Amino acid sequence: MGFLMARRTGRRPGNPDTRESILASARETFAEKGYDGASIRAIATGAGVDPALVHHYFGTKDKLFLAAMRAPLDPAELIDAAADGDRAEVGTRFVRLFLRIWDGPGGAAGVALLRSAVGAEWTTTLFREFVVTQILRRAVPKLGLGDEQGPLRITLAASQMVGIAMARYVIKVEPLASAPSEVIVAAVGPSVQRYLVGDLPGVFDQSEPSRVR
Amino acid sequence: MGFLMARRTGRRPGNPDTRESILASARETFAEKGYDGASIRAIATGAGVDPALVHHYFGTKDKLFLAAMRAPLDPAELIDAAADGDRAEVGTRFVRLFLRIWDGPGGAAGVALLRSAVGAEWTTTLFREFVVTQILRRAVPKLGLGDEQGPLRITLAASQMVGIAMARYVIKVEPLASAPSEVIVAAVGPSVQRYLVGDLPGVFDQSEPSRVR
DNA sequence: CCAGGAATTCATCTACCGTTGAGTTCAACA
DNA sequence: TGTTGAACTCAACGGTAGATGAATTCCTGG
Repeated sequence: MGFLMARRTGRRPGNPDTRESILASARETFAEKGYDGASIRAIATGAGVDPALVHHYFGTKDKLFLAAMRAPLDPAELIDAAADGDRAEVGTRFVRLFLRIWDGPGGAAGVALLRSAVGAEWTTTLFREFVVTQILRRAVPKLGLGDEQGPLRITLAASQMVGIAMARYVIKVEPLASAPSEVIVAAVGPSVQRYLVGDLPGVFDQSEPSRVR
Repeated sequence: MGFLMARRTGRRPGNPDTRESILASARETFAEKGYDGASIRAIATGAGVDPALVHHYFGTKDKLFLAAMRAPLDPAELIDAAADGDRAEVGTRFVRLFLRIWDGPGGAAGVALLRSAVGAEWTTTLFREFVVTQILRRAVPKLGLGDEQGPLRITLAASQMVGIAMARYVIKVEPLASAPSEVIVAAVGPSVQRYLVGDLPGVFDQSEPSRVR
């Protein structure tokens, strides 16, 4: 029991890729099968390792799911990128960036999160917390919206994006699933624009912060 | 072996409510836990019967799920009711009827379907078929849309409604979850209106069927 | 060279799942 | 009243899930 406890001995991790390949297999399998349908055994097989190794690295299936969802879901840059620039095109810009991410390799993680978020109850509350803390609290001040109108505006826009994600990437209903992304940008952009900074007559009595149109 | 085979003998069903209480418990449990998370044992307990009785009535879990989803999901009347009337307000009218159904007791079945639709794969394809056959093929002629624009317009509107259902009834994110329905109608109605019969510049080069605006 | 500890695997435990089939109760007919 | 057949229960089977802990390999620091 040397008291130089700060120094660790023993084998340094020879294959740090193994942990990452487990995470990759987990993301893929969660996206395909959902949380319940994705078994640890299948994830381990997909990564070419023993199921017990998954537990060795991540403990429980819940923690594995959280670890798999952590990295690829940082909407901060998306919000920042969409918020910077002309306020009159923030909706279109946001939809374009959103589709670029989901059409890319990161989309699998999004599908996994969406699939699993509605499966069990604890993942649903997790997803709700994620939306509130990571999106609402970040986007409201970033877009200069008041605390009165802001949350409803953001959630309205978010509901439209969730709907697009569901229809295009999860349910895969045609012609939405294989439409060019710019078609969707042109169609949905104005709606998001109106939700975020446009007039919502009948929702708010005309107040100050938006005479964009 | 009398050849008057049309006549049945024996005990007439004494408790036809049992079957319905199983269906009710199934809808509730499916809505809470999703398809995988809802066990037949839990459904039976919720209905106060033996698990084997569920199989006696419905055969397999799949058939029970289909039976539980069948009745409350007939969008025909919703589509008909929304399509009849002034074309300039079809979007608002549709959103209003949609929310009326989901805010009512039938909403639990909708949540169950949505939760389960993304869980397993066969339920996803089932949901896709449901959307295509029950909504697309019905709504496109009913709204007088062409085969070129119609499907995309309908799926765009459907994506917005799915997003609202997810945000308001599944994820339950505030302030959308507890907002008065008329607020959502006022906010979302114009978007659906534009998707269905409005101009979509950049999506279709202006053709004939919509100078509603 | 040697000892320690991380990386990895094997066999196994416990629990719950959907499903089955035999058995029991009991109202309605002949 | 005796028979029928539906409503309903009990006990169990086979399968698979997540999780555990001991055993094995093998790099690495001393």
